[in-house]
Amino acid sequence: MAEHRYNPQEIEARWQEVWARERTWEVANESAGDGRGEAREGEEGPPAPKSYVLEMLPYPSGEPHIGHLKTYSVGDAIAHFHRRLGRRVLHPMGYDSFGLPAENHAIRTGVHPRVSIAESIESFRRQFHSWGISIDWSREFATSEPSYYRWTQWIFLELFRAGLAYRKEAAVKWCPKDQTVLANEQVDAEGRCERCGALVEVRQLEQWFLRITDYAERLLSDLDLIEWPEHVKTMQRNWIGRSEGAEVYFRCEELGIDYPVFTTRPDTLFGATFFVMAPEHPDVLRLAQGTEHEQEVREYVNRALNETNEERGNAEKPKTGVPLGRTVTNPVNGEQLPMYVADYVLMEYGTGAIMAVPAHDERDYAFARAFGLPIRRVIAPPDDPEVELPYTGDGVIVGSHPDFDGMPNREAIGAIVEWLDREGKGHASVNYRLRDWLISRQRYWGTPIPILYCESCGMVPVPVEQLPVELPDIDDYQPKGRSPLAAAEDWVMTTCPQCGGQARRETDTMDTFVDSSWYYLRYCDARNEHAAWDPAALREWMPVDQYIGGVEHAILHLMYARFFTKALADLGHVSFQEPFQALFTQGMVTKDGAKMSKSRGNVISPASIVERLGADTARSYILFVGPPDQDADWSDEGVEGVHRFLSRLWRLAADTAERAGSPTAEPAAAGAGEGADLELLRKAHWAIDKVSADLRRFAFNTAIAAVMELLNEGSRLRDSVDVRTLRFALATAASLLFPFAPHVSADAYDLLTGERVWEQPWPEADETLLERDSYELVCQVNGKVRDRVQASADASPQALKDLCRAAPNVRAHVDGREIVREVVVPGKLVNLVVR
RNA sequence: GCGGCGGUGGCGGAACGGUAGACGCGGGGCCCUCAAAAGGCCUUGCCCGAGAGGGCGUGUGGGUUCGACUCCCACCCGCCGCACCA
Repeated sequence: MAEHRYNPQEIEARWQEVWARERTWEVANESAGDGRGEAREGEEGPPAPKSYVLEMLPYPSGEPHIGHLKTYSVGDAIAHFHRRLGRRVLHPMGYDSFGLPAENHAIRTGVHPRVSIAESIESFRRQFHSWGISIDWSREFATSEPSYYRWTQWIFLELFRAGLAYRKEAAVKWCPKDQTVLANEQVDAEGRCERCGALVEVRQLEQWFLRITDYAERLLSDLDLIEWPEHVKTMQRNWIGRSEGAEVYFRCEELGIDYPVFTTRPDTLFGATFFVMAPEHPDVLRLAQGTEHEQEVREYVNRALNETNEERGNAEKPKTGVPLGRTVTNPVNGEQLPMYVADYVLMEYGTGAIMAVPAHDERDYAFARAFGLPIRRVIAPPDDPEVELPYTGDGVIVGSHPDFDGMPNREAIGAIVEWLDREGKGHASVNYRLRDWLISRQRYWGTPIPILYCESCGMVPVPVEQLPVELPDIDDYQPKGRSPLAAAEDWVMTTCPQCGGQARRETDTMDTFVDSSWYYLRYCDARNEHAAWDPAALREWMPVDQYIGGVEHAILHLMYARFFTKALADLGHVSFQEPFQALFTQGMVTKDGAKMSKSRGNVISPASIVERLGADTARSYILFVGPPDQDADWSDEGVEGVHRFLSRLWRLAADTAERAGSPTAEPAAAGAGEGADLELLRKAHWAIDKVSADLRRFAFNTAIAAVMELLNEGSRLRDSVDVRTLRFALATAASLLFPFAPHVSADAYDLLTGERVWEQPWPEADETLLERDSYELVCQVNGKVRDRVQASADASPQALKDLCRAAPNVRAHVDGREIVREVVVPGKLVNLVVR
């Protein structure tokens, strides 16, 4: 027998060439009329169902890392599985190519981002090919191409027209290092820039926002419609931060102004003893004006505004504040409450002003103690009226008003809100933590915002027929606190489409999250030059059936994309409410328990693994190492183990093909009805059943383990079975392994059967072979396993009891004692309960 | 503090309420070889025992059950998200 050696490099190059030449993974739109439905069985039946399998698009920076390998290994396994289940699968690829990293790289090296991005994209593309990922390359695009961002701009204008994109001055998060404004979501818990780690400052600037808050309620409630991991839904719910309560008006009589506050505890209104405003509140200085506290307030506000979020956000820090020298009226009892400014009140939540109830709020309590303010108990548990303050739990209303005293506080909330409403002093209200999305960036490498400022007409949207507003080439990307585009005078100066007069272009660009909020729509109709998409193409493919990506996008990208979809649905451009029907979030790949990073020197490059052991090994290992939704630690020994497995599979397949003579897809040897042949046949059908079930639940690790078991069994029985049975078992193993290790599987399958495995339907397990006619019956005494005996599958419960009682080691343990109960689980065990 | 997810051999991890530890790594022994690499075979939770077998074992303590890694209650530890959110 010839010496067969597994040569992944040769095998992988050969099959990749076939797939590229034949454009195997391309799917045409049915709306385009080419009708490559590829419905397999039953030509007259309904067309094959579609499946849109999508991995989050990569940011092309340098080379793909091991996390990319994991994402696309998962996605490709699903795509292949769906195809072989007979679905038409859309599995595209693109690049999220605008953004800060490319621009910062340009600043460092002087290489234009367009050039460095093109290099990175080429590297990504080459590696994705070398991994053998089944991509429809005909739909590829990069978000920095004018043919793409033209439509990003179009969507912006649609949002602008609908009032969902607007400009306002706001206290915004400013990164002093990157010299740009950031979205709230891009500032981490310590108040640092997500990208560069610099401490973020607050500045008052005119900025562009998208009105995502209009969608807070729908973004929250529609989470119930989608099959996403619970923890991702939870994160989104937390981020939206819905709370129910009331808005209540506190009037400052001296100035004649009503100040609304939001409270979740209207039941504690009678316990309010002071009133606090955020330092950013626009009225703070005005209120203090002319009072003895004016100077002190001014200083306090300045200090507070210059504090970092890190310093200010610390709940442990002692409460500080300054009196404003004014009072407001408590609407429920007419009391005058002293006003304060204090930094524990946040402008961005609620109304920027609060009623303070020190008896029942920990922060208000701390403030009241620090400033010697009265503390009035208005809620008490019935059994413990002297409960220690602050008390934030439930109880009954006390010392408030005869109408409410004695009422359980939960009930009182409704009654008090009703009363406020009647009196015109407040109303029920829902508040969200979610803020509008700040999308303007004072940077070069992004989608230009298609807006003009005309001296006479004011703010004017660029007419759609003039899109794209192309990003001009410039030499100096250095941020200077304004967009580098502002220096490109030729570009900035233009004419107003309304009056023909002079106009200046908006020089800010869009956050890259805007680009990635709709790319999944563009894939459906990627070459359309007349529209962002043909609605028929979206009807054909959307929503994405399976979305795959890192959990780090649980809030930002996934929330923005959902918002875009809903806004576009309201504008009549799409006909669905949610873009991603099912979501899978894969875990991180670590090395020695730590995140891979250049500084740690523990980076495993996918390219080096692919070069040394092959793409099939790299892909299979990353899926075999553990459940894909959990973090996995890379092990050099582990990857060798998977390589050994693929190698053994291929070698045995090659030997067997040679031994069996002409390749054929004939199911199995005619004489496979008994003995070792039957055993191996059964194992093959067991594996079909197991891998199919495991693929449906993303349990790739156990699916691969099942194929290993099948190979082990084939290997063990290789000389005891008919070669045709062995051929069938190995072809089955290759077929089942194809979604994970496509090249070696295609090759082995071809050697054994002469057929193309990807053109074969997914195998179906023969139910009759999943059942055995005899099995090992577990015999327990008092729940402990004492013996095992062979039992026939059709044995009656009584027969099983008899078998168990007769088992030698069972008899030793029963030993004359009384059997009080016999539990029979047919197919599994018998448990004798003895006394 | 609130919410989510976890805790199983030396390691990664398997286990519809029914044989705990599949599969792989690592370890030990052997075969092939002049030797090595590669490959193959056997073995491998811990303790007692020559063996048959027995005892103990899924973070801790209780509970439900003929039977619990799995379900319930209380707690401990770890990771992730949010957090002065009114």
